[in-house]
Amino acid sequence: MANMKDLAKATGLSLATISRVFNDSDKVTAQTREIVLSAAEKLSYRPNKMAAALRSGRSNSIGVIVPVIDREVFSSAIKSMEEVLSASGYNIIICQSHESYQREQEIIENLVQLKVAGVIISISKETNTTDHLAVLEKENIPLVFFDRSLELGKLNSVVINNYNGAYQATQHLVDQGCRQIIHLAGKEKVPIFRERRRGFEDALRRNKLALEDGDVIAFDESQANRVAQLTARLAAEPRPDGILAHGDISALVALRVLNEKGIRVPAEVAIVGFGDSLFCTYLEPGLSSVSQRNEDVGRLAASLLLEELQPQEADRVVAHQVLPPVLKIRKSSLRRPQTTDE
Amino acid sequence: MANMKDLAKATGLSLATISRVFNDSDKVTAQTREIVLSAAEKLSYRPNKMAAALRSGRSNSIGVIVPVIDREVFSSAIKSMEEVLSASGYNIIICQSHESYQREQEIIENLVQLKVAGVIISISKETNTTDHLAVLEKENIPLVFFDRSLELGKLNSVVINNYNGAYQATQHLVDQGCRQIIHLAGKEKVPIFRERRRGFEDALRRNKLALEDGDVIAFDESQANRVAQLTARLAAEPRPDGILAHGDISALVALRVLNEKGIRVPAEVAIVGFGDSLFCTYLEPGLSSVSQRNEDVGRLAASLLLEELQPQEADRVVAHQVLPPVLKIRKSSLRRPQTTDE
DNA sequence: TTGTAAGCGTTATCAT
DNA sequence: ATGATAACGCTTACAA
Repeated sequence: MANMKDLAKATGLSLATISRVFNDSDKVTAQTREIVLSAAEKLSYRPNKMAAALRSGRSNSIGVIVPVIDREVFSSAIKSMEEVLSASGYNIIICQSHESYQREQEIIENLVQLKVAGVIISISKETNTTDHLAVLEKENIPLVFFDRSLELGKLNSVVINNYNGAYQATQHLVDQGCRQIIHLAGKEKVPIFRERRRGFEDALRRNKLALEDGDVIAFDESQANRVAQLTARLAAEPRPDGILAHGDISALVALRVLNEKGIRVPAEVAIVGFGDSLFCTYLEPGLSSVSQRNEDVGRLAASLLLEELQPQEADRVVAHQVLPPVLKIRKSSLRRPQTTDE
Repeated sequence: MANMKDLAKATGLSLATISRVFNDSDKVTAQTREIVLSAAEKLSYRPNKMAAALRSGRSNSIGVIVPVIDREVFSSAIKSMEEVLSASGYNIIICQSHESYQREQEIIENLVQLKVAGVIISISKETNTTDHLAVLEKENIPLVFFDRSLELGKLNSVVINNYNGAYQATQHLVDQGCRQIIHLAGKEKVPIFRERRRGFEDALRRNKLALEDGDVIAFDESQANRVAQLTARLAAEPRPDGILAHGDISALVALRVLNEKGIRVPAEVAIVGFGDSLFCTYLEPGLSSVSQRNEDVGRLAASLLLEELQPQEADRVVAHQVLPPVLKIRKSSLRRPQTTDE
């Protein structure tokens, strides 16, 4: 395949001029430009970006690390990242950590060797240190966290306010007349699930509502156990009239249980999920849910990285973006006329 | 950052030897190996894969092109591709065509310039020619289609048998006692949706069941229109007792309509979706669905590409894999005791 | 505006 | 088993 040398030979011009045509195209006569371009056409020349990257020291690849790609929160965020980054000439390399710290470490090592221009990461559930990320700083590769982050000041990140999301949803249930609200919690180990639980509990407290043992149903790896716990709590007094689930699937499971028991939604029990999954709107009743704004988060994370990639004129301030989630109200939690809605 | 030259200087060995340690490690003494490795450790040396790729002419990147990443069919397939390919030392570059032929063309041009080792693609709905793919062949970059393919013999591809999937599902409905089955069709323009419709119609024919006008509800961009059509058909004689949807979301919409009309599922109307989305299992009743085996497809496509990447000993035969889908039977279509299940 | 030439960090071909 | 050296295709001072 033709290269710049071939073009130089074919046009009688020098290598440098050829290069300039494809880069600083202003420093070249319109005429010679034409000559070079037509020769390029004829020889079906294509620039070799690998060579360019090696020589110039900057590649146009950006590494994106997620636990796994086939979850809506990640694939939606990646979708908008790809849109933003490809518009700026970058391409993204996708890697899955499978929730393993060690794998995450290997991936980062690999991305460094590939000389990526930057990295965007949602850390694994196992990850609670930045040791494996140090190499990025040493190599001057900018880094942005999204979705899940670490509680450290000097990191760029884009996350949603999980506390606030759960708080909003709980307040909404209270506003709808619920007085006995229970929470289907997520894994205690995962910070964002702890935040959601805190938001739930604080909202109850602020509304002077009681929170008894058993009102927070702890996460249990066994689905059967969770269903049993929920079933038991639904039968106990005081009867729950509202449910905040830590995720939409969790809410779906609850809906199934309610359906089986013949408990009407939202009349007897109102329910709100978390994540605003695609299917929420297609259910009957439609499932109210807290939107994590996945696409917004992805777009913002990508934009933040693009800024870091700019030749730094001044010393940049670390951005710690915390987006407020948006509660999407649907039938599953709607008992009274409501003005707010999507 | 340290490079091989630095290691050479530090150890007193030659560049060539250093390189050998990291590649043909057998042609080197265990002793010198040790020396080099410890020096590498001390200087925190990391091979520059870009340079290696440039020199050797082969990169370890593989381009994956999908219409959009945030749909389960694509994200699940990509998930397993990433697993297979990263295990063989490849990394994947994700690109979204947004269902545009032109964008697809630009992406391919870009991937060629990046010197990817291979490409895996699910073509856009607009794409009905391989013109834009010709360059890959010219550059000797192997290509594998998945999910959606073109009807050409000389292409590697992994797809599921959509005809068979719809046929199976329809037969299942018949076996469950349904005699008036209707089909919620997908866009006429999309080949896989036409196939599903064909499978549906053939199954009815083979079972000597009538197919009247209005039994296939055509796809309509407007959701409201589709709901109206379905509602009308549900009210008309002869009353439908079975529904095959072209997709799970479509089935979910139908479930909602049935629910609103107070029509019991599966007692009065049995229903089967297509895609086996994550949420199918959490619904009440659980939604029966034809699994597209996304992960299998992804895994196979990746394996096929890996084979193409092998130094071709003999002339390879083009593989045109067509996987039979798997019907996942759940409550939504179960009226009789059944032996088969997951 | 154009040309000359060095060099990015490897791999690969010769020798030794 | 190890070393010297050219080459991959491009960018970029510097010179003209």
